[in-house]
Amino acid sequence: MSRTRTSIVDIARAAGVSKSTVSLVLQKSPLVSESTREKVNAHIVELGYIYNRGAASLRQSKSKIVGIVVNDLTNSFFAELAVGMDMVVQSAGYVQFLAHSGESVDRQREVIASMRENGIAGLILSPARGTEPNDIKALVESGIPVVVVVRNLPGVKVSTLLSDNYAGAKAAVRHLVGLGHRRIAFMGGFQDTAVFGERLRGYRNALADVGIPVDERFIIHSAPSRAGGVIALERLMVLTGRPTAALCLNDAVAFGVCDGLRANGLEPGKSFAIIGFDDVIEAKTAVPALTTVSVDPQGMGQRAAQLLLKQINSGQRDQESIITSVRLVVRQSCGASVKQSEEMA
Amino acid sequence: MSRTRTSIVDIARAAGVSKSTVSLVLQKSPLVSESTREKVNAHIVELGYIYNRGAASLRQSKSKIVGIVVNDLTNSFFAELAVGMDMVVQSAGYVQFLAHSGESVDRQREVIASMRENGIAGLILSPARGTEPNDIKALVESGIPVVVVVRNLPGVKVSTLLSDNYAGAKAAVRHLVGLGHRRIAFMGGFQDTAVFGERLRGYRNALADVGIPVDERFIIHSAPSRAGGVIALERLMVLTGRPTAALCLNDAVAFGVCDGLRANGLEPGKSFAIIGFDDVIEAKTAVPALTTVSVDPQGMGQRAAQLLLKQINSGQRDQESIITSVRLVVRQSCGASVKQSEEMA
DNA sequence: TGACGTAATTGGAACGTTCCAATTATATGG
DNA sequence: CCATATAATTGGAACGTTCCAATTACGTCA
Repeated sequence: MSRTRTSIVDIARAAGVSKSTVSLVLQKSPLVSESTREKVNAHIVELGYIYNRGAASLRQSKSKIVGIVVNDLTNSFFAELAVGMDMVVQSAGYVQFLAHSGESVDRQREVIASMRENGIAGLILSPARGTEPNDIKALVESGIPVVVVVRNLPGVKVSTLLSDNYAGAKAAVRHLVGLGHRRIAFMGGFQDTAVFGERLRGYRNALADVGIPVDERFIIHSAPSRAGGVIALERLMVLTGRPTAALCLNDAVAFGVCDGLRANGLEPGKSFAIIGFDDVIEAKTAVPALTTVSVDPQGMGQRAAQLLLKQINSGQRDQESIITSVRLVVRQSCGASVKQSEEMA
Repeated sequence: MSRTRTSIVDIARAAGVSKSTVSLVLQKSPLVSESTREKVNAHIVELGYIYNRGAASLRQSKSKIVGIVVNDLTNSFFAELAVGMDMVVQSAGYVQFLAHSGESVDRQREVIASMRENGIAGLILSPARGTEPNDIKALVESGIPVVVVVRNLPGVKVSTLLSDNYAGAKAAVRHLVGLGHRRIAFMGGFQDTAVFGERLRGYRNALADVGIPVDERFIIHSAPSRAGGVIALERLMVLTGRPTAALCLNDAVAFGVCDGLRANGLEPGKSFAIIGFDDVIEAKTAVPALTTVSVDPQGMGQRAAQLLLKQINSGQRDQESIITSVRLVVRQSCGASVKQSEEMA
């Protein structure tokens, strides 16, 4: 059990001052004289006092805790996103409840409820597939700032931070067209996520722009994972008039497609051009290095956290929607001539 | 801002009972009559009351929060570890502060201090490289249960959960020897982590057992990442009497080595045998599928969390050291004849 | 020395719970 | 109808802070 931890009054007693004074030195108030400040601090270290932030939060009814819930931590895109948030949250003197919903809306509901009971000052949510506005309505109505990232959540008045999926996909397809491809597939993902919709729209419009009709058979659904990519490629292989290139929903799918190509004796980047989306760390070192639309998940995480903290500190609840721009990073998997230069910057 | 959130006394007033009674129904006490329970619950939902766990923690001086700090969330091994912990922690009605130390002991110290102020009931630590016993001594001395995972931390009396690195490495090398290899490298990692030491020891002893002398040039250090694997392979390529096989520190390095081999025109699994360590998700779907020592990170995370919760609930602080067993999963990257069977179980 | 202004310190209430001891309501037996 | 046991309910103190109003200490000026 251990005896009760030493509190502010213990050190007040030891230093011969009042608890109010101790509280003042803890919050570095200029009101307290230099001499007593030193005396108090000495006793603080001597008694091994540790601040009870919970008690403070209770009194001030505001906490230094933010909640982060992420749909899939095992996907390195989201892991990096979380790391980016972690960096700014910690540096701002906050701690984070970080939970993994595993794409389950039920679990997501549970953890949000739990975080609420624990008094979070704000929430960053990368929503699970199938999340409904209702799932966070109570939260936002109670005045707690919420930032939705990566996946859009239409119908709820809340700040969002999304990447420019449409423009990214469009640029990628345009690049493939420029390399001479005409039969281009779109691989991976399911209908029900906003990300999928936006990237697919970019794909369609890019083709439309250059007058290539979309062959619906070339849009191949699969789980948005490496394993899903393998499966998607199997389905692609049996098509007549098989595509010569593909834009993949994300890098994980792209890697899976590469795996699948090799298993079929094809060489990614030579016999088949591939472009991914996200630019996860492995994209650069993989063989062939993956041409991909760079989203900079870590940077996105940072910006999301900054946005949330800004809202927490300012008390303003008006929604803000940020679309972060993306850029195509040409490496080897698309079969373009290898330029090292653009990686230098 | 919003008006102060509704508290237990608000609903007490509304229901015409005392706050004590409300508290009793919240904790599902059998003391309160069925009729009042219903009445109170009705007002709870009506007023949209949400429990203030912070206040409760203050009163009872015990919390439902555990701390988890992980050295590198962007490594999928650790991400999966975290997900495993998340599962059991959430299910037990706890929430977790989950922080990423990024292998920085300073940051690690900071977050542990911060978690302590926030009143965690226990801590699971996957230590950053260079962590010293002192970094957690204060914590354990204050009576808070700590479980150290994955990397050993000698010199501190604390529960640990490690995988059997020695046996795993030994089995892997034995397998390579059985396939006829005699010049076997050990690739990736730095001296200063316990994991490295244990796996290397397994490697050495396996070779010793069959009478193959260790060629120190074949032990190639590098960052324990995919990029590190690429670099390690470059160093290996220039050796005279070049090895024909390698055990890699972990799967990330192994993938990097595969990348490097391809870049050098060699085919992993045919011209060079590779075995990894950890069995991250991608190991199964990669091409060639990675032969690796399966550690089951998610399972480890679960067990670590269970161990911690057991200690929290029982109040016993005696240390417990668990070594989880590992098994060699033979796939294609080692060049053995492909057996599908062992994947079935 | 007394009055006054500023600097430093302090007591006590409050935050939202839990828990104990005490009280009140209800049932049971004679 | 009283005594008594049991079931329900309750008031108030406590947890460790913050914050306000109030107090005390100290120098300065007339």
